Amino acid sequence: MKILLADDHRMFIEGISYMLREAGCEVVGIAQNGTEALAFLQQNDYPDLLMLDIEMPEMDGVEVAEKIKEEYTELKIIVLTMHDEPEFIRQMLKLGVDGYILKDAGKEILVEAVETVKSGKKYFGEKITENVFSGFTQPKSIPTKLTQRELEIIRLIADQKTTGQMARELFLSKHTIETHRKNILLKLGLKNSAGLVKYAMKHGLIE
Amino acid sequence: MKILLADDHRMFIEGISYMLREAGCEVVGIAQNGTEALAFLQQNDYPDLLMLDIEMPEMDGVEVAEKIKEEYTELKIIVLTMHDEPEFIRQMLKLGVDGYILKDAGKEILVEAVETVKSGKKYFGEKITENVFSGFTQPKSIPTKLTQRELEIIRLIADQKTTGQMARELFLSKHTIETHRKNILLKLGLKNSAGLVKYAMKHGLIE
DNA sequence: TGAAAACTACCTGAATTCAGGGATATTTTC
DNA sequence: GAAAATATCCCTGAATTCAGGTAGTTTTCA
Repeated sequence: MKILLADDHRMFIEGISYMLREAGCEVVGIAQNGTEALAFLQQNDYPDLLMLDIEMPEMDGVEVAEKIKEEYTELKIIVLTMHDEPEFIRQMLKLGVDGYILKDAGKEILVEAVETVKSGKKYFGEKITENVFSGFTQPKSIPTKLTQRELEIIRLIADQKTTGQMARELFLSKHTIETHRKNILLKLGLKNSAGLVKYAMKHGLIE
Repeated sequence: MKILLADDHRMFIEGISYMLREAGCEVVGIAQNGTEALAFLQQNDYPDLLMLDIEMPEMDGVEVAEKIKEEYTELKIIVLTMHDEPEFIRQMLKLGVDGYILKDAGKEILVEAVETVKSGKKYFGEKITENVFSGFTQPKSIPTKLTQRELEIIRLIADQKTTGQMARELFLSKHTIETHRKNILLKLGLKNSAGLVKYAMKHGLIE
C-alpha cells in the first residue's frame, strides 16, 4: 500500500508516518498543501492511497479531492481531519472519498481505515455517519449557492454596515437589503449576522 | 526525561509519542483535556515535562498552564499547538512556559525543543519570536486587554446566542451581558456584533 | 492594605434586526 | 417561449442590539 500524506502540520505527518509504516504501509510522499499534493501526482508513479487533511494553505482538501476524483479515478482518498461538521463531511462524501476519519481517533482506527479501504470498501467512523444523518434531518444545511448580490451584502454586513447604510451605498430601498439579509440567513440556515460573519470567514467568503 | 502529553487528538498524541521515545524520552502519560492533565499530576509521580496543546475541551491549555505554574513550579511546559497568533503566544509567555512550538514544525524542532528545555533553557521557534515582536511593533494588533468574561461573551456571540440566551447560560442578568457587550465594542472600537465576530476570527479569539 | 480592574446589575430610549408574510420586473436557462 | 432564478420593493410586529448613563461587590496586584 503506497501512501501519500497531505497535511500542513509536519509534526502530524511524521507521527502518522510511523504508524502507517508499522502497519506495513509505505509512505511514498508528503505534501504540505493541495498544490504540492497534485504536483506529486504528476511527477511520480502515483500511490494507492491519499491521506488528506481539509484545512491547508494554498489549496484546501475539498478542492484537491475534487480534482483527484476527476483525473486520478483509481486513487483512493481517506480524509483525515479534525472537522466533524456535517458540512464538510457531506461535501467530501459527495465527492466520493473512500474514508473519513477524525484526528481524535486512535491508531487502531487509522489502521482499520487503511485496511478497509485497501480491500476496496469504504470506511467511515461512527461519529461521522452519525453527524451526517443528523444533518440530513435539517436539509437547510445543504450548501447553497449565493448570488453575487448576496455576497456583496455579506461583505457589507461584515464591514459593520447597517441596513440603512447599505441601502444608500447601493442605491436600493432598505426593504431590499432586508430581503437579501433574510434570504441569506435562510439559505445558510443561520440565525443572525454574527453567525453569518463567522460562516463567511470560515468559508472564505470574506477575508 | 519523563513526559506527559496533553492533546485532544489521539492520533497526534500517538505520533508524537513515537518520536519522543525514539529521542530517548519516556512518555509516562497522556491526557485528552486539561482536567485529565491535572488529575494525572495529582495521582502520579509527576513528570519532568508537559507537552501542552492550547485548544482542548473541558479545560484549555491556558488554564492548565496557569494552574501548573502555580502548584507544580518545577514542572516544565512546552506548548505544542497550531496557533501562531501573538495573542496566544504572549499569553503563554506571560505565564512562564518553557517552550512554544508549532505543530507545523518538524521532528527535529520537537527534539531540539525538548533537549533545550531539559537543559534548563527556554525554547522558542523563530516564527514565534517573530510573531510576538511583530505584535509589539504594531500596537494596533495588541488586542486591548479583554477579560476572561469578555472572551467568553465573544465566543457566545459568535455562536449566534442572543443576550437572553447568554444570560440564562451563564446565570447572569441580561443587563450584565449587555454591559459586557457594550464594553467589548468600546474596547475594540467596533460598531456591532458582525464586526466583532470578524475581528475575533482575524485575531484568533475564536476558532 | 489600598487602589485599580473586573464583574455584576440596572435604567432609558432610539435604532436595528429578524421572522413572517406578499408582490412585481428582469434576466437566465432550458 | 416557458420556467426558473434573480433582484427589486413593501408591510407588520416582536425581539434584539446599541449608546448613554450609574453603581455596588469582588478580585487582583503593586
